[in-house]
Amino acid sequence: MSHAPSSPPPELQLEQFLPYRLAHLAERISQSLAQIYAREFELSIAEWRILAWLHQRSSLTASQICELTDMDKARVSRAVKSLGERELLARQRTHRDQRSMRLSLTEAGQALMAEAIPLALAWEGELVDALSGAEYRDLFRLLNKLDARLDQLVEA
Amino acid sequence: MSHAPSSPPPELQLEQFLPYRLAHLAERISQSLAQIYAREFELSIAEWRILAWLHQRSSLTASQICELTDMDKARVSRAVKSLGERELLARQRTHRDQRSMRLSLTEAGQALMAEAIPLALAWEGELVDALSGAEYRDLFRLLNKLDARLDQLVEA
DNA sequence: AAAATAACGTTTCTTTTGAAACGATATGCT
DNA sequence: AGCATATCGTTTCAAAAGAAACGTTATTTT
Repeated sequence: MSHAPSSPPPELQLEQFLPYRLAHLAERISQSLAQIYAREFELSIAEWRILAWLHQRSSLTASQICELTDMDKARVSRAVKSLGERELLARQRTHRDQRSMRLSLTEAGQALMAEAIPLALAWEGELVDALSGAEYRDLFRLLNKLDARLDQLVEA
Repeated sequence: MSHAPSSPPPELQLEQFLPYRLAHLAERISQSLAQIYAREFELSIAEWRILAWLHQRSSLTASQICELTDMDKARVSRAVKSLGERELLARQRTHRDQRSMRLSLTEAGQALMAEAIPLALAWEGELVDALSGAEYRDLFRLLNKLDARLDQLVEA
């Protein structure tokens, strides 16, 4: 705990501090979209993410969803339970491993996503209207780079 | 609720769905950084944000912090209380308005931030090492555009 | 000036979250 | 085979978060 004040106090501007800016923007976007999911379909963000991944991959276990979404297993378990009760997804014990559950969308789940996805994409469209096509691609490229860098930092 | 299935089912790929990508990346970054704050300084994210804004603006009320950070007033109130108990910030009733509190860093709060900020900036530096200077500026430009667009959408 | 309304920040109450304990199944070791 | 260890998903328990009610002070209306 050296308190040598020799070096000048460093400057921090939150507006230009990337972690803060990203967190803030992502939070605003999530909130806006969450409202739509909640109002139109009575889905939480966790539920929406699970349905979206199942729509894309057609069959996943709970632990795979945990990895894909970075949500912890309790949260996933609860969301899956709720979706199961609404019969939007089906669970079936795996043959090879009786511990895990194979999750997949039911007809109703498919139908709901067929309605929900266009809304989500339309909303995203309105948002990214702010960007040109090139900017949009750039943005993803930059996000990918940061993601990759984060992988490095975490494993290091 | 037209269920005319004339148009083909729209495609959604979460990896290329901006709200999801942003939320996911921001969450990973927040978590990494939160660990540092917690381990080194026993600060929550809410507490860190408040200290950082006070470092920058030197004096703010709780409701101003709510606006700046998009945190609700209960969360801010609790974080402020905790920081006050640790004597990292001081509260003083405003003269013009006896309801609000003028918050500012104490000496100890300044000292803590003098230690914390370099760590935060160093961590950010490691992260954005993934980007060139131009890419870094581009990223902020794009984030700014999205923020502005979001303002439009919200007020509309 | 009095009464009604609104704003600031705290507290209470309810819901959501994450960590750890758990039952059940699988795997690895001797 | 038998025992230890690890993994899957659920549940329990404790901490964190948000919504609404509150006390207090300002502002607006009549």
